[in-house]
Amino acid sequence: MQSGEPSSMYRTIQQSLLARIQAILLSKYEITLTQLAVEQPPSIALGELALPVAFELAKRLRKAPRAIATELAAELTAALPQLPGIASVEVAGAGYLNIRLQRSAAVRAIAQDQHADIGGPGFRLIEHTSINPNKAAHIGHLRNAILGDTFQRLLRPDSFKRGYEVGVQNYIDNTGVQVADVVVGLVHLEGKTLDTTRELLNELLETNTRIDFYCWDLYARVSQWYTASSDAAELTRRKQIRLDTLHALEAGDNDTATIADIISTAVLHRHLETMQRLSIEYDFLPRESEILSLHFWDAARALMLEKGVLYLETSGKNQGCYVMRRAGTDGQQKGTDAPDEEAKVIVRSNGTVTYVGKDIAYHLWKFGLLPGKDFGYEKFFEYPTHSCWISTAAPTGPQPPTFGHADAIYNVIDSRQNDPQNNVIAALRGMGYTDVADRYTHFSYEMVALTPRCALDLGYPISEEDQKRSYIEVSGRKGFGVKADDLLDRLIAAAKAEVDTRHPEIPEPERLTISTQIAVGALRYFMLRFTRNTVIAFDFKDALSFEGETGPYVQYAIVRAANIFRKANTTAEASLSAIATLDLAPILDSEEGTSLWETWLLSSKLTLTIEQCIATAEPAYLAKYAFQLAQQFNNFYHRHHVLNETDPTRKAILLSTAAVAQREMIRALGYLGIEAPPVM
RNA sequence: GCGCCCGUAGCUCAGCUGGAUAGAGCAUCUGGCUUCGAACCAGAGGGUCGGAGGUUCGAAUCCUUCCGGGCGCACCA
Repeated sequence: MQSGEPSSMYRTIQQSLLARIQAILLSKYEITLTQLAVEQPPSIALGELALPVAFELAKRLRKAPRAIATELAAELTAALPQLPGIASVEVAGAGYLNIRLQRSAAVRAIAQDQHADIGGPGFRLIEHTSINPNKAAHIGHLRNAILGDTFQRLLRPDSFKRGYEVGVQNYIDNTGVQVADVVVGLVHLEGKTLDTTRELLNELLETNTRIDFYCWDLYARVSQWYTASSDAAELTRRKQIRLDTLHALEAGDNDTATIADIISTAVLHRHLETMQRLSIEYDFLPRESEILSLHFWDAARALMLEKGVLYLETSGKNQGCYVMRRAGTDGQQKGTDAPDEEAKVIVRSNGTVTYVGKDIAYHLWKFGLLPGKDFGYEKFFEYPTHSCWISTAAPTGPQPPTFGHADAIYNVIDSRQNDPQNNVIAALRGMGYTDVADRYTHFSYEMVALTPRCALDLGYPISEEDQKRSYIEVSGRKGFGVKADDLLDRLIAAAKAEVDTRHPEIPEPERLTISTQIAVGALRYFMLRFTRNTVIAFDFKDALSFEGETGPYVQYAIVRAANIFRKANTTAEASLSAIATLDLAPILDSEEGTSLWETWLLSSKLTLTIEQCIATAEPAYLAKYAFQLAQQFNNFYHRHHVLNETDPTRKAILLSTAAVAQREMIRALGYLGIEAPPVM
């Protein structure tokens, strides 16, 4: 491990072991197994690796598993000199082969931070957040953004791993019905013109009122207004206003569109600020207005027609539309002329494009497959370390960034959009871009809903029927939900109350910083602890908790470790290098050493966990890992009093154990987007 | 009707490509701060893994079916 690729000791050992077993199987039984399962024994006392291979062979060899395991164990034991890192092999249970590692050698390697690398070639484009810029971000949007941002951190190059080249974009639908609705509210409910809308923005700015909060209420009012009349003619008139407004936005170059633009841009600014509170940043904001004005669809349509994916329907219910075969259907039956009634309409009979059509064009651009089309780019928002760009219709100046050349994409979009997403993928596949379709990941997740109790606490009227449900879907249209900024404010206030009583000696600004770190830690962890396809039934009691399986639990463990180094007048780094020349075996191989070794072993599994998260697009595994490591550390903390230890070798080992756990907890939290406060 | 997802302890959730006595957190009860800070730790109680078949040496995990719940199936975005 001194030369060449840095590699994980765990994985290296595993590979040489499996190769050896394959050789034994071949020479002894003339058997080749394509896959060898490797597990972990239920307790570390039984070893670090468990092989159920004897069970697999039992039937083929017509022998008891335990007998086979015994033979294999004998062969492996004889080969031990050629198996570096492995201390012993033994048979356990009904026929498991349990492997013990050489603890001191492994600990030394881990202390030196030898670990597997993660990364590879290719540009990966992640899209997340994508909130309609017509209202405040709510907890559902938070789940999306936190999932996407965490995944982006797992992929991106950093000091720990080579990583992948990554771009993060946030798609802005600034010309859709939702934005049109708030424009209707401003113009038809509030009587605003372009000029008085500008005045309103200034007024909100001066009174420190969040524009997205203002729109939240207005949007709910408009949505009601559309249906709140007993006069049928009036309702029709209101629907027509809505349609006309939408068309004005799509056409552009008119006062209505300008109102929409300044409002949606102001709300977008607010969204970026809200997300920045949670350490979430973007590289690029592609907007639908540019997809329209730069005519991405025209190029996409030509391509789709050429590839035969898009065709004019000449009969049936979709007559006069350009349609596409829907994902998961066979299309029209062979030998019949019957039209495919299941087909997805891409171009309406009036010549306008549907949402899926625009999305296909957009995704062809993402993969660099839309000939002659690209956005213009200009800087929109500045982060401490980089700029966030936004799309423009005008050509870009010198040195424009390029985003539309992805080798793989991840779309963080909730599971309700499964069908549309599959249609886009089907279009790509139908056009012959099968390799591209395979690298299109719909990073699907379930929604965040409210528990009935939470909804009642917030003062929403809840029907008897809804109160019996386990959760109630949030609705921007009804103004029903928990705003992201409100939740964060409440979390910070709760954390601040704790920090204030625990650390009155710390200056106020610093206390606020720490409280914010704790609040963000609690919130991000809360959104990440559930696996993606679990509906989160949101409740303030759970979300505001700082105890148990939470972000602050992990942060607290890190603070405890830091206190040890401070009082011992040393550092984590020094503690880790201090054990290099010590004889660790007597302590590590003892019974007492087992619990220490367990901490080291778990600490060494960060890369394994990250790889698993990337492969399955599931950040929840890392959240679980961080918690388990913190639990392990807290257990260690109580069993071993580091500062009181009088034996110097033993003390050095204890210090380094705290150090390795702290190192990996900080890293794990970092990937979750959670900072480690100095004290708390 | 079709498609996707879910059903595991009182509650909220894990359980990786099938594997050793099914695990956490919260809640409840019992202990533990003159010791590196108790936002912590130790212990206890609590589960026919929705039901029924099947595959397998072995199933919470794979297959079939049924029951119960959620979300999608527009010339809306």
